[in-house]
Amino acid sequence: MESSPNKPSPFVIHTRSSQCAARCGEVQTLHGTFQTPIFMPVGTQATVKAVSPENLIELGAETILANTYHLFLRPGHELIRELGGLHRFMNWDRPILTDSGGFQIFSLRELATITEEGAGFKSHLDGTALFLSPEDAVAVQEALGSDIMMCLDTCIPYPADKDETLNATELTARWARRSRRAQRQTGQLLFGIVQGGMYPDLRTLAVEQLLEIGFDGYALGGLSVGEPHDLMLDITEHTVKKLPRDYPVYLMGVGTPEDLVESVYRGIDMFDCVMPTRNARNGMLFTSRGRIVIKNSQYNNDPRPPDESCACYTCRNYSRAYLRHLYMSREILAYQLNTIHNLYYYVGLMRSMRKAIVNDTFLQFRNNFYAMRDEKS
RNA sequence: GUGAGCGUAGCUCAGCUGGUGGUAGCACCGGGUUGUGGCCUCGGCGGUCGUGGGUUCAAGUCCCAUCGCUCACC
Repeated sequence: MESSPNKPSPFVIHTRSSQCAARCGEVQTLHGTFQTPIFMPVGTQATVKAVSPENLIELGAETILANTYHLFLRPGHELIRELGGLHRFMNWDRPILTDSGGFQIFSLRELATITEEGAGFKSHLDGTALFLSPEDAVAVQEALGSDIMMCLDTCIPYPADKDETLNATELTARWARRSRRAQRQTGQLLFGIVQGGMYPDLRTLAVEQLLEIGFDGYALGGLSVGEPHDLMLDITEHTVKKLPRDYPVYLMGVGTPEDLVESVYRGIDMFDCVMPTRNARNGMLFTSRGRIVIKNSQYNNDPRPPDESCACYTCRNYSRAYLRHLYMSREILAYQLNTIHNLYYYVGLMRSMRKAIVNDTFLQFRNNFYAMRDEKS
């Protein structure tokens, strides 16, 4: 595929794997660069739940997410602008990517109404009627001052018939064009979102429509919405092949450690997912040998750290027995220590993958990744 | 001491005039969780109905005794 028109790519690729579609590079933003492939912790409400910015820096996070819809509702983007922007507000001076609120149209769909103009919501907080157009979403993200803005999109549920998928995909494209037009010259990047559901030809169509507009990067939306796992990987692979090679490609909302490995293998550069943080708060820890559920009684008196080969703050200092005790006691520290560990694992997994790409040993890395798993995990 | 009320799962309790112990909540034990509501969800374990008698074809339910707890009054 040819390059996208209009704007130079913020993406510099250092190394391409000779073994697969994986590549290693960096994305330039207003708040510095980040290395890819990258995992971005989710911090919906201007905080990565349970951890501080200092924790995030120590565990190696380079970029985090925040959410347009949630911050628009509370505390309000104008307030954040007045207080110096999102970075200053939350004391984070590295890159921030803001999701547009498109996913909330999907996840809060019983409260949302989609029209050509945009999305009407009834606030999940107090029921207040509010409206978010593609132009509004850009304006809010400009007020927040995020480094990477996402276009408002419409995420398609699974299963969905082809007509419904086509309609949503084309609406997303029209919204994408309006988003690009609404953008002011702030230096913030704007990514388009490829929809198209589980139909390869519609994914291709979505890519073509976005490339006509031209964005700073391209995201794959509407995946991991209940479809079979293999289908997710197939659609990812198909879509990546249609996208220009010199722009960053972001797989939204994915996924498990296995998903990350398989998606990097297929050429994905950026990820976000609530899984490491949410599951941390629900007592599940990711380790190099698979996942453990720290609330299980078998860890009652287990003196080992969650992952004996992990160098995170949690594993360096605390036993499974203690973490189980904290979790069972509903202590706040449980959420913090579990989240630190899981994010360290995810960030470390990405670091390992970058290293493997640079050394051109990604296939060996991938084989070893699976070989280390315990049976059940 | 007198009067009243209450004893059912680890805890809090449903159980109507006797007819197989509750899909109850919490706790506990497992599973799930993919652009986040610290949530939610799906399974599972769990009871000689305080104890001893009696009435009855049949008692958690009715009667007597007894033990324990609570409240009120002395």
